[in-house]
Parts: sequence; structure tokens; C-alpha cells
Amino acid sequence: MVRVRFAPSPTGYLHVGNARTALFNYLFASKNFGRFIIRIEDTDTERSKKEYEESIIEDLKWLGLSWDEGPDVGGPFGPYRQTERLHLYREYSSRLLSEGKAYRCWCTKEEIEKRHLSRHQQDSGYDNYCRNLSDSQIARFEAEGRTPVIRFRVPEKKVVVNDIIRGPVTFEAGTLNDFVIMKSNNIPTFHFAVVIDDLTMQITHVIRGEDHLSNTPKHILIFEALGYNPPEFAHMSMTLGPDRTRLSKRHGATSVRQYREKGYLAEAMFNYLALLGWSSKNNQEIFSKQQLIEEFSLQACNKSNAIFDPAKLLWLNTLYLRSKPSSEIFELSIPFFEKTGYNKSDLEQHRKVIEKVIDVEKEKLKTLQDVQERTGYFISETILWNPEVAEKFKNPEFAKIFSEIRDILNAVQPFEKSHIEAAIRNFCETKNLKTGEVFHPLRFVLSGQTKGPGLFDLIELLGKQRCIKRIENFLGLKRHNL
RNA sequence: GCCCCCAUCGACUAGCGGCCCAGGUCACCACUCUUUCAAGGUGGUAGCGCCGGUUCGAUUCCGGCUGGGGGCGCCA
Repeated sequence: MVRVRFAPSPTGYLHVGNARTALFNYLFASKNFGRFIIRIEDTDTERSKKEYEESIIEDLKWLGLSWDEGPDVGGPFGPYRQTERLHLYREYSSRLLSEGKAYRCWCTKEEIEKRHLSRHQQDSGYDNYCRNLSDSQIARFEAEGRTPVIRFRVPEKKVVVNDIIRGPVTFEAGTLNDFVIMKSNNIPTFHFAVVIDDLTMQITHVIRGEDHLSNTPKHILIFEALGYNPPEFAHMSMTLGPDRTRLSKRHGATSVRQYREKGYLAEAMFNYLALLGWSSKNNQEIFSKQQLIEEFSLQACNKSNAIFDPAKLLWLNTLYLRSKPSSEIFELSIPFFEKTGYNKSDLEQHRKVIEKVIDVEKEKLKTLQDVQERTGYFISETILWNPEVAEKFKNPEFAKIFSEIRDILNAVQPFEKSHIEAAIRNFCETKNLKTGEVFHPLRFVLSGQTKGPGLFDLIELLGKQRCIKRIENFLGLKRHNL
């Protein structure tokens, strides 16, 4: 049975790069009818926050992932938070200690650094100083009241990582320093906790970012020291920003939360993330979740890093948005309306109109935010005219045109698109006016916008009363300013 | 300083020795459609990092170089 895990540390919102890692794990598990596990790596007690854990879980769910075991749903291999499994790490570390595969180290950061500098920085880091201390040296450190860390005794040997994506990668373990597995506060380091958890949770495949490839020999060594076979490894390429450095805040939105708040759909993000570093055999790009699960394979993953391209994400978003029924788009965009001051019951009242507007504007929508921007003036009583644009239409000729159109609209019966169009076109013809000369100004007066649905859709959806009122208001405004 | 990974259009990628004077998608540009903004349609610009091998033949295999990324923490 395939068992994979996504193991975020709750030190921030879910990063899109991590979301991609989670997604690949999910796809791999689903494809192989395996289990997908969420584990919270909160051993960095300084930076870990409960709120972040909750937000990460929430965003993973929003993305459309689900898991079989995790801190929120439990499972047979729990608990699923590392801070709740401390006894396990302590148990395994004392075993390594008693077998001589690990040892206590009393060196301070300063001492290690000092010795490092004196070596002219020919290498890096710790010099295995405490590897073979005499009893009296140990006694002296203890007398000084120092609290030790536990370090892993790294053997001199070759370690081969048989990576599913990259093939065999060979490391010379001798070039590694004896690394810390238990901190002086008796909490495991990442390298130790992952191994113990992957071991005890019976993880079969470790799918993670390439940034962990260089650390994998450490993990394998610990598995071996404990007498177990390591799981399979697959190191996926990293997600970079446009400047080819790690995707970070400088590059703009980096968390799935931010994209969600900008009006992106989960389906679009899901699909886009899958396309980063993976491609299907026939180069298909648009996938449903189910198709993705069927098509996905680790072997088809690209080895080179990928740049996160918001433009392509946006394109997918327009596609998914367009494919949704207007009623669903309405529901999804409620939070965005609320942000601009509408409340839910107002919106329910205007639901019919909003959905109709969505119908005629759907192909223009890029994000859920656009829904509010493109429909707001249909439901608000008053609108504002951009003074600069308005200026152009503040003259007697336009005043005459607008007031005549007001009368025409007032007379249209029934107030429907085709009748409205006929009436206005007829007006243009009899007055010998080009349609463009009338349509554009009229759109502006009625909506305050220079973009929107077709003019006659606009008028019908606005309704007779609103149209007349807006024209009159505009004319009144004009008189005031003259 | 040491170690590891990677290398096809601006971006994501296809290519697994001849089918490739390199295909698709996004972006971009042009044209078209059009009452606005879009969308759509049509077309286009643009790429195998460099140098050596191997081979009858290299984008594809090997080596080096260069470039990019990552790791070497009592962060994860």
C-alpha cells in the first residue's frame, strides 16, 4: 500500500510551491490507490503558530485536496503533530546513543564557529569535536552546567539515493559533519524527526522539493543506523520566481491564500500547479481532477526548476470561470461583494439581475473580483461619473440627445433589448447621427463606465426607471456645472 | 570553501540518434470580427548555452566549460 505524506511546518501561509508538493503527493497517492497523510512539522517552537496550521489545512481543503490521515482527522499512526510525538524521537535517539551511533555534544555555537574560522574555512561547520571525549572531559562539561545536543555519528561510506525522478545520486558521507539530531531542549531536529515519522508512519514514498536532495543522505543514514530500509524518494523541481530565484514575497503573491483572495478559483490553481514540472504524454493542458489523477506519474516529472507564471494561471482561471453556471459564480463572488460593502441579504435581493449580468459578461471575467466590478453599477442606486469624461458630454447638443433618448426609453414598450435597439437605432437614423456618436456617450451616462455588456443588454438589465433616473441626474449635474 | 541537481522559444513544456531547417500552450505582435471592454477567428515573432568527442548522422549519447538552482544550522 502506497503511503505518502505532505509535511508542512506551520510558520506561514501555504506557499504555492508547497501547495504543488502537496498536490503531487495527493495525485500520486490517488493514482496508486494509496494513502495521503498530512503531518505538521512544528518542532521549530519559535516560529510555529497554531493559526498557520489551521490556515494551511483550510487552504489545502480549498485547493481540493483531501487526506486519509492528519491532525484534523486522526488516523492509526497518530498523533500527526511532531510536538505530540516527542517521546518517539527521544526513544529512538537514546537507542542510537546506547548503540554508539550517536553521541552527546557540549560545544557551544561560539566554540564551533571559532574552531571553524581557525581552520581557514576550508570546510564548513562542526568538526566532530565531541565524538570521542574522555570521561573526565564529559564530567567537566557537565560540571559547567552545559546541556548537550545529540549528534549522529556519520560513517565513512558512499550513500546512493535512488531517486525516482532523477535516477541514482551518489554522495560521499565522509564529507558530512556529524549533525544534530536532538537539540539541547530535547526536541528533535528536522532531519531526525522526518526519519522517525516516516519510519513509524510507514511512509513508502517521500515526494518533496529538490532542496531536500542534499539532505537525503543524512536521512538514509539514520534509517540504516536504526536497521530499516529507507522509503523511495522523489525530489521534484523547485518553484521559482520570474528572476529564477526561489519564489518569495518580493515576487508578489506567493501564498494560495492570496490568490484565493484575488478571486482565483481552486480548479484553476489545482490545474496550473499540476502543469508546473509535469506534463502529460499528449501535451494536454486542461484537466479535471479525476483526469489528472489518472494521467499523473512521477516518471513524467521534469527535472529542471519551473518558474511560476501568474499569466498562465490567470488564463486558466478565465477558462474555469467561463465554464461555470452563473448561479455558481454568483455564490462564489459573494465574499468579494461583501468586501466592498454589500451584505448578503442585499445581494440575494439582486440575485436575478446579478446572474443575468454575469450571463452577458461571463466571457470577460478573469477573476471573481471582476464580478463585483462589472455588476456593481447595476444594483447600486447611484453612480459616479468620471468628471473628465463627463466634461466631454456637457454641452447643449448632448443634452438634447440625452433628453430625447430619455423620452424614447420612457416610451419603449415592452422594455426589451430588441425594442430598445430598434427605437434607438431609429432615433440615430432620423437625426442623422452615427451610432457610435450616440452609443458610447449613452453607455457612459447610464453606467459611468466605458466598458460593459452590449448597450442594449445594458439598458434592458438596468431597467427603465434606472435609465431615466440616471439620464436625468446626469443632465441635472450638467446644469449645475454650467 | 566543499557537495548535489539542472540546462529546448520571454514562460510551461514535447522531443527519448535520422520523422525536427524542432511541435503544443501561455504571454507578446499583426490582421479580422465588433456599439465599448473583452472574447473569438486567422496569421506571426521567438528556442536546442558553449567547446570537444562518439556516430554515416546529433536537440537527443559521453566529457569539459559556462550559466542557473539547492545543500553544508541547536530552521524546516
